[in-house]
Amino acid sequence: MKSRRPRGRPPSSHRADSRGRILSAARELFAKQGLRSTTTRAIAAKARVDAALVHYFFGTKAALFAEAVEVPIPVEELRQVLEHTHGPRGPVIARFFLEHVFNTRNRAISAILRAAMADPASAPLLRTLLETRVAGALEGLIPLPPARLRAEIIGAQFVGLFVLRHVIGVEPLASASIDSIVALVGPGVDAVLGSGL
Amino acid sequence: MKSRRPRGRPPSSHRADSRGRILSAARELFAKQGLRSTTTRAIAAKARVDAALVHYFFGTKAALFAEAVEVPIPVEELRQVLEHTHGPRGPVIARFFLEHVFNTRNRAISAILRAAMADPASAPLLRTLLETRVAGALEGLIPLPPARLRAEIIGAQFVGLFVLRHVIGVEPLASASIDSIVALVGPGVDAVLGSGL
DNA sequence: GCAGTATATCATCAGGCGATGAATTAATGC
DNA sequence: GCATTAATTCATCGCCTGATGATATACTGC
Repeated sequence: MKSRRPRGRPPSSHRADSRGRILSAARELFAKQGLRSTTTRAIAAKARVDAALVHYFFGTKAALFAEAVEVPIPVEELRQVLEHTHGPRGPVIARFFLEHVFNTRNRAISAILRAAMADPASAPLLRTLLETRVAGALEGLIPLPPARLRAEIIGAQFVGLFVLRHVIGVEPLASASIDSIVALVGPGVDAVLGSGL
Repeated sequence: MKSRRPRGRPPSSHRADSRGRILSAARELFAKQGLRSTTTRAIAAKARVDAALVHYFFGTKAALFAEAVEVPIPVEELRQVLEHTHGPRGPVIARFFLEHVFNTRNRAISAILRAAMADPASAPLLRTLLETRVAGALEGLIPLPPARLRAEIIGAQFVGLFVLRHVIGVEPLASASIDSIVALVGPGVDAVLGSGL
């Protein structure tokens, strides 16, 4: 059952892209189980690759993790959408974060979150992400002081929603549609924003 | 430097309470690092006890964890306080959860949260806690449907605040006073509650 | 066509892990 | 006072972990 491949470099007709497959497998496992609980051997197995190859390409497990978690946050889109928004901005902000940042498919967020929880050493990664990208993007939209605190409280709302929905799977929240969540949390966001509208 | 203690059972004049010290050390380390990253040897070292004693008292690491995390949520207090409340309930609810449930000293919450994030097997523990205790307590206070969903969104807000404040340490949120957070998040809670007041 | 480099498997190492069993000493019951 | 039980240290086991070095094969440049 072990269908071993021959020893040396395989002929290029195979087009293995082992590096990419390792990275992809690492993203998925880091997102599911966090940094500590994910072994390099498990990553290699999922990528159908020899365990030594992981270290050959990435050196250490920590370096692989660092490369696996890249969080793209399209803050420019949010700014543009909000320019054309009349009326309450809470629902628009909520929909943006639920759809584009804290969604199920965002494995990097999940991986960073899990790693930061289990391993204090990787907490700064998430802290920086939240402070500079998430709260930074929101802060500019808030006229009423304390803007930064308001931004972080709203960010906390989305982090909490992500944890309950995609990490823990609290029902019925996990199965609820984005529309229904936006409808309920939108006014809450507006209230924390504090502005008249 | 290793000041070894003699081999057998120590005279009772010492009153060591090793079992209690192990449990206390386990709570602290589980809360700081989660289940997987905390070793039984580290627990034993913190409790200044031989490593084998951990298994002597608790059998397995999992059993020790189960006994270490007991989350008391005084939901009755909340109900009583709210009976004497006139005006917006959001700030009252916010203060209650920030002070009595999701506070720094609540090591059990931290431990369960960290474990649930890093180890999918222990997620049900947190899910049950949130579904039955937190959301259950809030649901009864919400007249407007969907009550359960509103309750869980509010619960997510507090979980998120706990994560950002006490796990990741996002500033200035982590250093902010409970009063200032209550003032900002209270109206948001009211908005998600949905009632007129 | 040969030297050098890139990609791959395999064997293995040292360290840490949870857990167990034996030995030892103190307290307790009868 | 003797047998049993409780509490403790010590030595160790088997397993898994991240990581390394040796080896083998294929591509690339000159």
